[in-house]
Amino acid sequence: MGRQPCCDKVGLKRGPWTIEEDHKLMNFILNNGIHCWRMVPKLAGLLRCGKSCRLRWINYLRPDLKRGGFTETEENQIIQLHSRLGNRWSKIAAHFPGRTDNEIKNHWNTRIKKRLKLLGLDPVTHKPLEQNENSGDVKDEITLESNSSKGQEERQPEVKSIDEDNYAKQDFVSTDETRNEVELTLDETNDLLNNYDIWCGSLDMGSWMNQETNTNTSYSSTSFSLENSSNPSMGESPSLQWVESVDSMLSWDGFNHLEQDLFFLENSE
DNA sequence: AAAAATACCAACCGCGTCCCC
DNA sequence: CGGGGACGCGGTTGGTATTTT
Repeated sequence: MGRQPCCDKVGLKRGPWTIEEDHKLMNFILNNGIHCWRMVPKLAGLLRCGKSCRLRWINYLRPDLKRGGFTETEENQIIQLHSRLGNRWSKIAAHFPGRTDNEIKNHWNTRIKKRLKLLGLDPVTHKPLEQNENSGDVKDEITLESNSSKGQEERQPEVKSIDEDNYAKQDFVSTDETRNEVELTLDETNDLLNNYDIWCGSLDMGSWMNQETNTNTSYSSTSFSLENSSNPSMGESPSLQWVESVDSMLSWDGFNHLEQDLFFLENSE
């Protein structure tokens, strides 16, 4: 039996999102929360299917998204997690607050995979490739890769075969340096989480925030700025003009002004 | 300077799972 | 319990940006 399409696609818009659409979706969700994705586009006045709206929100508009390239530490963690979890991108993403599964998946496919291959490791099994497959100029290529890296990869990732049991014990914290960083993040997380909980509660957004990233979600203090983010599909990356309520939320340096915003939102209902 | 190749990433598609009736 | 709707996930595609020739 054939599955019904998630929505009636006749007359629905596809392709890159416009600023106006982003604006509508963002404003709607921030003010109403998400109860049913299927209804979101209708209620928000968008000619998109709910699925598309969900994706856009999760991968681009969510206020807690962390922007910018992956750090070496993050890359190493991805490699380790991938060796344990395989292509379960959402599970992997759950370990990276503010990162999306799509983002991690893209990063894996475009960069990490290549690095592993250059290191003579099979990206799927994380085990050494057959001798004849990498008997060429691996060393040279690695050097080349290092030189052409964008400054964040001064040394190659610490890639080693993962002992499942040991890995489980140490989780993804493999070095003191990493541990410190993670602990720092968790501390930040706890502080911000308190504020964010209030916000989620007031907007009835707890359902989506508490899905798979609930225990690991940190809300980076420098994470969200649509004005700084580049959207290739938009080309010129213009500044966004949000309605006041959204403006105030997007211009946070963190969630410092959250309570005022919440107060506003609550009273505007 | 132009064309070609490569890299990157947002968005789509289809399937599996969950949950409600 | 089974059917069907909605959501979430992972694979893939397509467009744009960047680099190389």
